[in-house]
Amino acid sequence: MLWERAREPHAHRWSLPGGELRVDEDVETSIRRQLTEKVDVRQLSHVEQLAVFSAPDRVPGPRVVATAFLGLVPSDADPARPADTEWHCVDTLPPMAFDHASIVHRARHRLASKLSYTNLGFALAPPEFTISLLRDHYSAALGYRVSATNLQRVLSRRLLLEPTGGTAPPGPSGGRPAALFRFSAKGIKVTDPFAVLRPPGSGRPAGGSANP
Amino acid sequence: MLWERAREPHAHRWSLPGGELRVDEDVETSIRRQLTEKVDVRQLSHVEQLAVFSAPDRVPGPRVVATAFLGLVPSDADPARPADTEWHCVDTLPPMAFDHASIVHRARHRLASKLSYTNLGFALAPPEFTISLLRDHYSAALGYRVSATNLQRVLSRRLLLEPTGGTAPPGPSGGRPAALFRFSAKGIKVTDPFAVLRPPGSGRPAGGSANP
DNA sequence: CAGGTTTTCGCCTATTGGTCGAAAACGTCG
DNA sequence: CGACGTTTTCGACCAATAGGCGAAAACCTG
Repeated sequence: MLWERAREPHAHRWSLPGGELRVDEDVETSIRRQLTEKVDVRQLSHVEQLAVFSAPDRVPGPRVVATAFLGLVPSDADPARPADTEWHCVDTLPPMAFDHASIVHRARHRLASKLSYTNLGFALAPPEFTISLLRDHYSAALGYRVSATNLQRVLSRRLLLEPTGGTAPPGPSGGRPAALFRFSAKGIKVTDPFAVLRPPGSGRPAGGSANP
Repeated sequence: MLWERAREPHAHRWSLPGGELRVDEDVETSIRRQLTEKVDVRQLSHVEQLAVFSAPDRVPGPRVVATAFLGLVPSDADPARPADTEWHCVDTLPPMAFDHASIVHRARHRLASKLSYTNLGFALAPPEFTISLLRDHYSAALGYRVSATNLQRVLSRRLLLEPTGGTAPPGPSGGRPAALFRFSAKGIKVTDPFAVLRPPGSGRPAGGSANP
């Protein structure tokens, strides 16, 4: 979600929503306040620090240090946004102010990296969703097609994806109605990558017996 | 590596090396300068932003925002450190100043998370090393025993670990001399987690034919 | 009800990671 | 100098995961 600047510098270019940190708030409180006040985004399903951008010449005039965040909202959320804000596709960004384009690309990279190793995918979907919707989200974020078959298997093994029982109405051109799912509460919340080199004993019970 | 504070507040407690950001440098330049000037650490094998710590009461007096970094040095590096600095084990920290203990724990968590999914392990070892040394590093960072057999297989498949041909002298109690390895240049530098949901075509050529 | 569309499920294969045991290559001690 | 303990290395086996079809299921339109 971008915000069209009215004033110089970089008037009419698009920027990320943000603002100054107050002395009595930490950075996360601040970014939530900025989003609420300026672009009316309230139901953030995920918020994490992205990086600090601090090049001395990143903005004209006195140096400004920015702490960038990656924030996700469910895809069905449609906040009542002010006139000068708009949703944009990450692949087709308009002319951006300052170093904001590189911030966006960094955020996209981070999202893609984490998507398949964490259950960050949760944050992109509404409470109930179809596998196809989820596949579309993953495809968009990762930049390549993802097979629905695989996605369902991987997720149901890892995070305990559970069916709600209901079905979504089929599209205008027909097709089998898709089953609705929700993320199981039993699926542990994981925002850091799993370990592949597991602790001993966490593997299979083993077997292995060469014939003598 | 910790630094014993001489002055109040929190005199005689241990703190992370650091200092103030100058107006003409970015945060990474700054942290490298601080480490060089204050504790003489120069050969950082890996540096990455960890997080911003910004709670209004994290230090007494006016609020100070800190950008914390995770920095790694090879295990054979032994910088000529000043008298008031010392290496400490992450599991047995002395009384720490401010919120520095939580910063250390966050860093350790980050390191452990990334270790098995990236080739960050590179940064912990000297240019030539044995599998046992690597296993010890992994065990220390992860907090549980890691099998040398597994580690070698996983790494040689993923990152192309290559033998140098030489061997290290055995320990005081004998034992087979360990082969020396280096990290192959062909192993891509990876600091972000790999994708598990791979793009189509990157899997097996497929096969699969049910008999009719 | 035939044809098109989308979803879902089952089967197969390749690769990965864990465990174990044996062999190799040292040192030391009697 | 050979038996023994030690450490490393290698090979075999098993379990689980991930990818790739293809067929069946369930819906729409005409």
